[in-house]
Amino acid sequence: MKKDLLDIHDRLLKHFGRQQWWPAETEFEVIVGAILTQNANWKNVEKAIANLRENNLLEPGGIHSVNEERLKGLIRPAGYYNSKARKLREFTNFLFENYKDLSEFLGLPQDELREQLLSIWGIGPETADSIVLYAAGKPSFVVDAYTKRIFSRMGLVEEGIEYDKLKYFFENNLPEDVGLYREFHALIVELGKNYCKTKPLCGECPLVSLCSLPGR
DNA sequence: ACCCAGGTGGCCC
DNA sequence: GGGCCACATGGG
Repeated sequence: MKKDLLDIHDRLLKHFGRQQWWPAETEFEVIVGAILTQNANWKNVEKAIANLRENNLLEPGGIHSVNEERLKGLIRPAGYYNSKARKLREFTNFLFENYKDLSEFLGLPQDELREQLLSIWGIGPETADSIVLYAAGKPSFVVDAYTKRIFSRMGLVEEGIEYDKLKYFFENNLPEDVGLYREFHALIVELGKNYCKTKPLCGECPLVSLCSLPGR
């Protein structure tokens, strides 16, 4: 199985090339992006992040002190702006109530960091793992809707598998490597966007020969 | 006019 | 524990 997952990773890498995720300049920008991209198109998130950058708000203190209505207006293109404004604020509130700064927080041991993140309102397992992997640089595999769809369609895991189970399926069958986890997740998203959609485009998919989609 | 996008929390049974 | 639902914008 270890070989199977690495083989899948290698095929995707060959087909799509290096993705170099996460697309952000700072750790805090990763966190903001991870929250804003919840069930949203990344293009829209980029607009919201550009708005925050132009207003010098891409730092914890900025989000913490900016007027709420102004924040909502700036992140509006990312959708769900009412709840996402609250989520951003819940994060910075938590940060400043419990830690000196972002580096101290991200420096926590991996399991403790993940647990702390999950205790914050608005941060679920995928957002937490994205932050642990791409902001803190610790080996926590990120699972998203594409991952679930692709690997259940391939017949490697049961349909409707729980988040943590799928996460540990990857972590137990891959070498523990931050670079590998980062690239693999990004490649899975790329595959999902291009081929493994609700209506699959199997003919062109780089994984067709491995897939057990019904009718194939 | 639909359908979808790098989820999460709330509420019900 | 599982099954719905609201949340909202912009692009195909």
